[in-house]
Amino acid sequence: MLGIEYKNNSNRSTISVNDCFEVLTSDERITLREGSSFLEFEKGETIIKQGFVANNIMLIDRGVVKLDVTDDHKTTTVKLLSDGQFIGIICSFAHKNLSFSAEALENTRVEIIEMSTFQHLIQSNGSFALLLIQHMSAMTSGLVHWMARLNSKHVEGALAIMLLEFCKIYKSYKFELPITRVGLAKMLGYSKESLIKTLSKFNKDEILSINDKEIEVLDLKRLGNIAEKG
Amino acid sequence: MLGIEYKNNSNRSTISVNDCFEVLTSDERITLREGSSFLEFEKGETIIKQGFVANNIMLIDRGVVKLDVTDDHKTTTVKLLSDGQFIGIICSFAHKNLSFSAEALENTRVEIIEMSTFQHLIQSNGSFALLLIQHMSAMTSGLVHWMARLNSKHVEGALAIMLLEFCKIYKSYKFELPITRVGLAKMLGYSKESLIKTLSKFNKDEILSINDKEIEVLDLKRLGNIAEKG
DNA sequence: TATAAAAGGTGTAATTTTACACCCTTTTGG
DNA sequence: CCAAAAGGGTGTAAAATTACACCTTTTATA
Repeated sequence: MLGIEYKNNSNRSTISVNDCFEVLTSDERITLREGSSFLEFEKGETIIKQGFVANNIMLIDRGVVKLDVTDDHKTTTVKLLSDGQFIGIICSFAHKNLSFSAEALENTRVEIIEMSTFQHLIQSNGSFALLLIQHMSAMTSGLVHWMARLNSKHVEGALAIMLLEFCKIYKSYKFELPITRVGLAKMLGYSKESLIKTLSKFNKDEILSINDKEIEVLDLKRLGNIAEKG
Repeated sequence: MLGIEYKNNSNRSTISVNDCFEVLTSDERITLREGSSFLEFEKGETIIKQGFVANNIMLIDRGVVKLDVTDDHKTTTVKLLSDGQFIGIICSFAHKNLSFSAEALENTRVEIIEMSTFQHLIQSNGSFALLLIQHMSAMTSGLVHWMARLNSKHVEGALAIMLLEFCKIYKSYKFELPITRVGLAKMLGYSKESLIKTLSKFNKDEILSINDKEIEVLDLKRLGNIAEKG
């Protein structure tokens, strides 16, 4: 794994989605399989839009997804999600209508599970329910810390955090930016000019090596420092 | 109720903590009562600190609580909580150690429920588990929208949102600020100078009437407008 | 009660960020 | 294939916010 440290959201003993499914009986697994299907989304495609009826639980089989919320006509990116993560499960149970939007940043395969199937499993399998609650709890905790951390930074810090997140998602210090600079600026809540200038600065300072969308982290230590203190 | 509209986080059909407890059998209610106790906290007192062992679930019986998270040595206020709300239940199940801090903004009575008792109820009562998940889901959704909304505003907008939240908590357009201006500035993530100047501006513009900590909202319409657009 | 510490407050300089005005290049659609 | 739109980029002015310097009042506490 990469040498990036995640200080506050200690991942030791965090319950994964697979941990939850492992306690299901073979009958329950069959029910789950029968109540679910797969859907492919292309890079850039909208997976769900805030306001739609919440009929399903969605699980990322493979891909990268951007989770957004819109309030007062402004859209905020809340988190990036990847393989093995629920798309906004945290909020899916809350209302009849979804309170978030999701967009594929890479070609993404999503497992769609009927809400009623899922709810039935929660009611009938206590261990599954408890593990799911622990998983949701960990995800919410991570989400809140992520948002708090990102929002307490200036452009440089926020960009550094996001770049390190991309490294984590792509499991490499070299990756292709899955969005435009304008999109990245919007994700971070800064103007495109600020974002572009900061990216150029990182390039000039030899923290990054940038070729169009191709980004390589050259100085992890300095980038990590900016993420923490900037 | 107050005439404040909450656009995006529609509260219709949100499951409350009491809704969850209502499905417990009389035996389970006895277990719950035996596994819980009450504690009083004075205004300004720390209820829990990030990093402590998560042994309990805490429920606000009466009072006002400020929920904080600390990342990279910076503390962010995440939400204000009031009567009938869990103190960070969302995160309590996640790790062995708590990932948030809580401070009483008013004299507060907290019901402390043993984690093991709670977990046992989740495992044995499926309806309770499902309702709890729906409750947590709604709380998380609210939290995320609250944070996104607050963070996408300038001082004026953020202050307006917080003042309206106080109106909601105290169920009145006239209330006493439960914290100092320095504390309010920290809560909103702005400097004390910015906060004080904005508060003075609202007073001068006759949106508020301010006497020390005593605040009255004079022009709800304008304040609501600033909360939305500022 | 004396004294320090904390809170409340104001004006001004410095910093951060956005907005604007451009310009060039690439992509997209009729 | 051409025009328009979108993306990428830069310099400079304008706006938002902080930081600093300073002052007064209130609150703790030795």
